[in-house]
Amino acid sequence: MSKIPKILVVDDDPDIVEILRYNLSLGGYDVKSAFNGKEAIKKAKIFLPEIILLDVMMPEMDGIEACSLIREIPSLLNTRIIFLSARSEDYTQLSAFDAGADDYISKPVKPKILLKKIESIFKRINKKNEKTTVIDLGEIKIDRNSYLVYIKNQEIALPRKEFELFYLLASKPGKVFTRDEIMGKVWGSEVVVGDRTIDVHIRKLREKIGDLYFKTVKGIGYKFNQ
Amino acid sequence: MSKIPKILVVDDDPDIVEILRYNLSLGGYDVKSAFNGKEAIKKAKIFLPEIILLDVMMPEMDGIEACSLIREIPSLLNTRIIFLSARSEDYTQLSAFDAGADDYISKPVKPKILLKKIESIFKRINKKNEKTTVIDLGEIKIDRNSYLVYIKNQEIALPRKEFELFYLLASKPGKVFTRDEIMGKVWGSEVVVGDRTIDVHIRKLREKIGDLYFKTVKGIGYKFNQ
DNA sequence: TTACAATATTAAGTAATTGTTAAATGCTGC
DNA sequence: GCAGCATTTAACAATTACTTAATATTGTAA
Repeated sequence: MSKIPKILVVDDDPDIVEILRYNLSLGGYDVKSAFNGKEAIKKAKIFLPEIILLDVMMPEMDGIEACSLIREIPSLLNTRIIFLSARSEDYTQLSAFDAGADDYISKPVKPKILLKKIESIFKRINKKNEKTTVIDLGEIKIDRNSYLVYIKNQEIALPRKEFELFYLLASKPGKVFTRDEIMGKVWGSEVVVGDRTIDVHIRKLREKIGDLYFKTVKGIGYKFNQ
Repeated sequence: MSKIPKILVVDDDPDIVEILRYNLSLGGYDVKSAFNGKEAIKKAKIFLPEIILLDVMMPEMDGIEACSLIREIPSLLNTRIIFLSARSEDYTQLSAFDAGADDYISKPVKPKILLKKIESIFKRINKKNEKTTVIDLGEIKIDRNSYLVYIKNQEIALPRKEFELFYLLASKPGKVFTRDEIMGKVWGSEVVVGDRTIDVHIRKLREKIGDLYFKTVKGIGYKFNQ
């Protein structure tokens, strides 16, 4: 869920590839590159990137054609394709969208704008997995919209980590969440924090929400009980 | 709500601009004109027209691109864009709608048809807008038409960005808007500004509107509370 | 029951985010 | 081109969140 996002950069101009690769790497992405449409398709199948940056004008197989072909590959169904074009004034855009492009950036590409666009696309991708914004357990309500928790109609504001932890546990009352699960879902797999961190957050929740709601299952993890 | 409806006409051909201007003026509209995309954007920002008639084929910046850029401008969120094209048979329509066009008229434009179309669009606008242009929260009213805010019947004028930010937050009281959301909706996805910009605007709002209305949710964003 | 590993509890340290200014920059209308 | 306002930046302060470390306590298997 929170592995390093992968991006495939495709352009016949090595300089542009290098610039893009450099900036995206700085942004923390896993970047690979290709120099023409054919190579792009080959690499994309193996690399399975979340995003492909595709130059429109390329020798041999141009971006439009490559895009159409990529769109046919089932394993790349969720891959977003962003076109790069030197000329924003031409009509490439229309055939680009016809071919299945998701977005469009005109050259020269400004690093900041590029990173912002990429970032917002990843946010959109990740957001799709979250749909429930309110957990309603009668006496207790947890509202992601307002980041507020209500206990017997009393409003309580929680800091981020506490909120996420509470939200996770309360999403399945009675289920025991292992420490690993909690770590992965609340902190993410890249973050490394000490063992006692979870305990401390549980303690805060017990303080603020109520002691008896949170049950320790020694050797395993924690669960939330109504 | 019964001011004179404003229309911006954009075409590189002065004759066409003149014909359109003449007919629309007869129809009782407040008409201004521009001769290319850049000029159009500049004038649109100031004039704040309800409708923009935009030629697809223009030198320098074409209609499609201009349309995309206009769509990023928050103050023109409710502006309808109608494309004019000499060739109804080509694929321009597709990219036009992708770029955010609302309607499409093919040249040569017949005055009667044009006026009818415009009229029907204004009817649609008036139905929708009467609800969305003014946020009324009792003590606080926010009027997008005049860019004015009323706090306990006291009138306060806000600069654009502050207004847009306030309008956004107040559109859903209690909802936390993330910094990203705010960035995207108030500044647009192509603009890159520093981290502290939002804070500074929030500060101004707290100063002018009242401290307690704006709540920080650390690590997430801001929300407006009545 | 005891031993010991897992968890609880603090307080204090560290990191991250936001607040506040003032100054710089950008824009617009004259 | 300049005056005046709007917007952004930058530097630093303040605040809050988060983590750790040290120590105490608890549950459980032998």
